[in-house]
Amino acid sequence: MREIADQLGISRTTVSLILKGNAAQYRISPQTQKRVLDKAKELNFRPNFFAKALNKAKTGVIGVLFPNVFETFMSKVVKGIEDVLYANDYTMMLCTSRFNREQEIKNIGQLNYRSVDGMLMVFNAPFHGEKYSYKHIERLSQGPCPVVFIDRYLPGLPIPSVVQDDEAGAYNATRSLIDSGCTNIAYVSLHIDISSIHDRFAGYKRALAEAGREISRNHVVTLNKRERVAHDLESAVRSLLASEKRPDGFLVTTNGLSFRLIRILELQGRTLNRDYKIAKFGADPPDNPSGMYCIEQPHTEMGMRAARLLCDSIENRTSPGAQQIIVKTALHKP
Amino acid sequence: MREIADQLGISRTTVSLILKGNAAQYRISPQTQKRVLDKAKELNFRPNFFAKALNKAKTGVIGVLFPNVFETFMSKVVKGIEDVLYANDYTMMLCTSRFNREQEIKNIGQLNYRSVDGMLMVFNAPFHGEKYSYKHIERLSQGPCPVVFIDRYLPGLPIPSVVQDDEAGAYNATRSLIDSGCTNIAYVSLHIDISSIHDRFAGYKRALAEAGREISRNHVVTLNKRERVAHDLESAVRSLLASEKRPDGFLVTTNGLSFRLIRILELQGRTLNRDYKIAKFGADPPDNPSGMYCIEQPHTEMGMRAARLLCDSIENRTSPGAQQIIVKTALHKP
DNA sequence: ATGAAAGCGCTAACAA
DNA sequence: TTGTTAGCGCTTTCAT
Repeated sequence: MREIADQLGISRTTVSLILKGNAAQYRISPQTQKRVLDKAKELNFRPNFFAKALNKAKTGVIGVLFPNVFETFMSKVVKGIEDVLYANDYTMMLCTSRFNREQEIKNIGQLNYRSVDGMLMVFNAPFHGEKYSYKHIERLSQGPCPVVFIDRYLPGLPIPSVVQDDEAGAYNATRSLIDSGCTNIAYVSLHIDISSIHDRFAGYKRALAEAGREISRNHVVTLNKRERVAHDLESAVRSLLASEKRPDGFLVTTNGLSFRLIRILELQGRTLNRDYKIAKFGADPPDNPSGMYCIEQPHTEMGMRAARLLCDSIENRTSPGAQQIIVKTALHKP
Repeated sequence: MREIADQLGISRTTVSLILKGNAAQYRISPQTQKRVLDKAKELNFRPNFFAKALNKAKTGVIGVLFPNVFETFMSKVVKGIEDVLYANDYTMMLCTSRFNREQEIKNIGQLNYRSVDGMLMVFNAPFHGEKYSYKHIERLSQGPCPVVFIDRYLPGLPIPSVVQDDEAGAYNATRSLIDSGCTNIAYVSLHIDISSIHDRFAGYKRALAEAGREISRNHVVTLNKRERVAHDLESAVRSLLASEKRPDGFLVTTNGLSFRLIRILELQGRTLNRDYKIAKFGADPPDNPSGMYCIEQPHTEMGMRAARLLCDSIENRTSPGAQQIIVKTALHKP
């Protein structure tokens, strides 16, 4: 910038003004403007991000923090977020906590250090029975930087969130299994202590109750340790199959789990659609085996809504409080 | 920082020195150090990233640019990258180009604007027959910021890369199909003009040639348009099945494609393992149906190697030129 | 319509 | 051992 000014024999202020598009406001002569603009192009001028960020409070960066990015869920949400963020001239800084609380804390620290203008996050949640502290998450509500939660929320914390209607989704799916003739419907889930999972279980129970079915403890499979999921699922399936009321329907709360389940049942000689039906959260229709009910969550829309909410709260400086947006799921029948 | 200095009645320099850990070097009195450190904690001092970046050339941020993050491939690479980067005190800035050249250009611009210390990327490649320019990629070699390519490279461009041994992987897999009794082996791939895909095809052909099999054009399925993959694959499969030499083995170059293929074959009444075998690039063993050969690429290792290469070239200021690291694939038999 | 000058928060050479 | 000073590149207020 100095170079431009010097070479043109004018002051740096003028150059700055023009380059920022404030020329009109200051009624700078069109010739000068053109000279500056041309020179800028000639010298291939790129404004310095840091100098700018040092003066202004804004960085134009939104931090996005997810447990990982390789579940279809996350990646579709990211797509929605990107769409909105890029359209609003924000840049995304994406980090993953790898389901690890310490890493999550570190990442939050980094994002703060980098003075992001806002944060979008799917925070980590503990498995049932783990002792766990949400202090680092709770602190966010006092922080200087607006945050929007996705997929889950912390009851009582004044931070807005975008979630799906888990209870209704699970309810509808379970009902469909019942309507299609399943008599013993099992519930298969990671036993995570988080709003979304609790709500899904509630939907499952409501559907059974409404149909006059009893809810058998033996049909509820809740997996407790991430590392042992594969193994635990296998033994759970064995006892499900050995039980008197062998399930002919499964409500599965996550996509990955449903594939594992099919695989294991296959090894036990039971074939999807012939011997049992599955309804699962998460859908990727073109690649799914036939015979699955999918509770499709509008992932991309969730990302978009969350990003919009965040952008609004940054720009209007409105504090959305604990506002919650609930997006609808859709049931895909096989 | 000023506050600390003022409240303690000492100069800002001293504070800066101490806070940066250069105290010893300047033999600052331990008491002063302690006073400063305590005060810093008391005031909850956080250094300003931008002020720092403005002075020094380094930002501590590495830009990572991928076509997307939802293929298992990408996400595992990301994991490897994160491991190394975090260990070396770098932060990762992850962007996705969504298989879109314009977006890729924008992202590169953003990363440059943000003065990242280095970049890791899986760049976009065109489908066969598309007209495409790599100018924006080629320009990177003159840029100020070191770059390492992953999974693919541009021949002749002096930029280091980390790739897998695609030719050998495809060769071994095809051989295994042959050895296990397949007589007609089809090749199924996205028809992308990129080193890795070319090499896989070469491996397929070498295995067939070596076994004295002829390579029939009818057995080569190359899909040309991303949007039409599902549709095109279906019609291709139909004609494969209608042909005289109905394939009983498939070499598939990508993970996603292999699932689509199985699905389509299933709908045509052909069952994996009973009627045909598949060997595919990409492995996620626990979720795979049985009866697949998987060419497992050491994704995570690739990410790590690439990140290390980059860190080295940043810190040692050695220019690795066009150095290429080739990591070995492993064949998983069903 | 343009310029001078102060300052964003921190670093680093030099002086004391 | 500590302080002075001059920037890093840009924005912004106030003069002119």
